[in-house]
Amino acid sequence: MSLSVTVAGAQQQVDPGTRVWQLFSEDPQVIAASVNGDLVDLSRELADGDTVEPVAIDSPDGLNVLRHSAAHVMAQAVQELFPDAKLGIGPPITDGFYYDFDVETPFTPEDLEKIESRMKKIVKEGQKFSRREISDDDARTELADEPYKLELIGLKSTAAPGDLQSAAEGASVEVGEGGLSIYDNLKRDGSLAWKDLCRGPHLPTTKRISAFKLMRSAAAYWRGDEKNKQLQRIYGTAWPSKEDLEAHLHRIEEAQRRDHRRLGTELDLYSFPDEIGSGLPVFHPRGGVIKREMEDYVRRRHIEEGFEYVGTPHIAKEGLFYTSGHLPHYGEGMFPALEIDGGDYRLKAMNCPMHNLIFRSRQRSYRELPLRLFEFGHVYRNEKSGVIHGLTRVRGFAQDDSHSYVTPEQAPAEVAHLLNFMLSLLDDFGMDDYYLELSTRDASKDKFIGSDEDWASATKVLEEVATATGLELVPDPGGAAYYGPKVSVQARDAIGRTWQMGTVQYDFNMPSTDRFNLEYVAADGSRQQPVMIHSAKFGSIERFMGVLVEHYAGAFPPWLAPVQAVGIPVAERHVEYLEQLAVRLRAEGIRFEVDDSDERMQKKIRNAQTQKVPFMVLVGDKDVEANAVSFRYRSGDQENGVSLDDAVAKIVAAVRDRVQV
RNA sequence: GCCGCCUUAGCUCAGUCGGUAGAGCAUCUCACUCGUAAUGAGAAGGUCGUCGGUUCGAUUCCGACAGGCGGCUCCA
Repeated sequence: MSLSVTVAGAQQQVDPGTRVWQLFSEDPQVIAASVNGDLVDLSRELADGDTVEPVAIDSPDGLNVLRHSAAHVMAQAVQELFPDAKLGIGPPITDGFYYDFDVETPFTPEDLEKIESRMKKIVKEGQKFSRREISDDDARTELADEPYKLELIGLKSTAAPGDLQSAAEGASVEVGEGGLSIYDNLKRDGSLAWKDLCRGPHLPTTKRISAFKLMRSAAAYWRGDEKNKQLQRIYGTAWPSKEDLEAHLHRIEEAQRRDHRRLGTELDLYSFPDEIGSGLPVFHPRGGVIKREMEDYVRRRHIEEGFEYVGTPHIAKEGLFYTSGHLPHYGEGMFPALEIDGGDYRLKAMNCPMHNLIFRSRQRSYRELPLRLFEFGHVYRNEKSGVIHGLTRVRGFAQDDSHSYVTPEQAPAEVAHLLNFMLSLLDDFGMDDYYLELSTRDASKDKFIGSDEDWASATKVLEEVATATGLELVPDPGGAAYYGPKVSVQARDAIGRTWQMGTVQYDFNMPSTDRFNLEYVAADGSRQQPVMIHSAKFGSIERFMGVLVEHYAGAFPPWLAPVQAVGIPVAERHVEYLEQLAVRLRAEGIRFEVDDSDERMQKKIRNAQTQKVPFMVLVGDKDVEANAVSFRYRSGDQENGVSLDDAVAKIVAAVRDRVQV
């Protein structure tokens, strides 16, 4: 009697009692398998009719298994060195893993070194990961000393299917929706080294964790809730080979070179003076050029797209923000009141209340709709001190903010218009590494205002339009603004963190009678309430610039580059010739500088290179003689003997066409 | 805001087991005038983040605060 199984698509007969590893014993890359769609250990016994696919260590699933196994080894090392440490959760994450521990004193960098050494020892021992199923009650007995594991077991028995993921980020790797299982780490002699509640699967042995490194420790709230105790989290990275690990560490170093905070100093773009305050950047002349180019371009495009440019102040009487709902619902994000003439004023955190007052300044007709107001609105938000980050998270910033007032019927088309407009702007700036996120209400929380029906219909409009773009759309439950759902663009920075950029938000609340009571006169003479759609295309100028700097690693396309071309004379006698070229280029609006400093030509090239100037225009005797110039590009490529007319035309065209060079 | 780490010249960093500090680059001066990533010489530049405490003496040890970095929570 044999079993019939399908292995990697092919039918196969095996003896009863055959285990998965026997199918793949030829291939050392296989460290787990998918059986009937479930990830399992290689030690799993096959059943008749199983469909088995191998999982290689360098596949996405395989990497997760490797990293999760590394997390186990780390936890074992920690508990061996710190016997009082209680286990939290330890899932795989992008590029690595973490494990949370409840310990009396936080880990020091020296502790991490010790833990890493102990891990190496465990790896070397070749401990076996051994799975066993266990009842809830037995698990409670075995894990009586692990309060956090007990809590997860309790959650699992009460949680509805699917809730576990949201109950605690990463908790699903510990307890699944089926029965519980424990993984024992067994030494060569079969004795128990360590054990953990876990769904698995795991590597066959710890030996396979050949390339890992502990990166840092940090505190993290238990189950991601600020009200809970903070546990100590240790982050690590793990890879199939030493080469992969090296490559990863190298990538991190490369990314750090692109950090916009570092480039901001190196390229003299902006700074964050302590004297002004945390999260309040100043733009230097070169950063100012980029900011102005961004603003000019976006302002022009908004006007082309039917927006009207308006202006509003930075502060307002507090009452305005009670009307809008910001103080009751967003009060923590606003700066404290300023007392003026006995009344309280606030720095605005949003522009919409003021745009609403422009809308309401006179009676509006349906013929005016969609009415689109736009400005660079400077807002101030009292961000918690620990979250400030370069230009990407600041306390004062400009939004390229618009509010479209439309009839409910016009809303879907307007949302589509805004979203497509936003995507076209991203394209103009060369941004391509992003996805969309749909932030919706969490009905169980009271921070959201408005009726269920309104939320449902608004969410539906956004979802349909976002889906139609064909871009990846990630759900973000509970992430909506208090007044309505939003679609946002999420872009990645140099080190992989995502930042919310542009947004489109559907708002049926602010126009309502108990808020701003906005209305327009409809065709039949009746008064109707408009829907307003909030949208910021960049999101904030500051954040967008930060991400842009990292995207280009400071090597901007010519139209954005602070200095578009630099003239480098071979000797001092060539300066005059370059000054003449400067007159022509500046007449064309080109930002051209002649380097007439006392340095040698080689040094000037180096300087222009480190400043990432797109065009280096070199002139020596040969060029003067030929009425020409020589180009050098950031790539190191050169183009010699280009006539003056061609040189001017080339630079002007690159700027005009917004191409990268 | 929470946890840990950090703060020395404009930038990047040495250093002082408690006796008030140094390098490279940048800046300034002089010489050099040179063909595709650093010419040479010299000068100047720091109450060692701020305020307290311990001490004969603190940049060094302790505390508070400010700022930064990495996470967590929160957000454009």
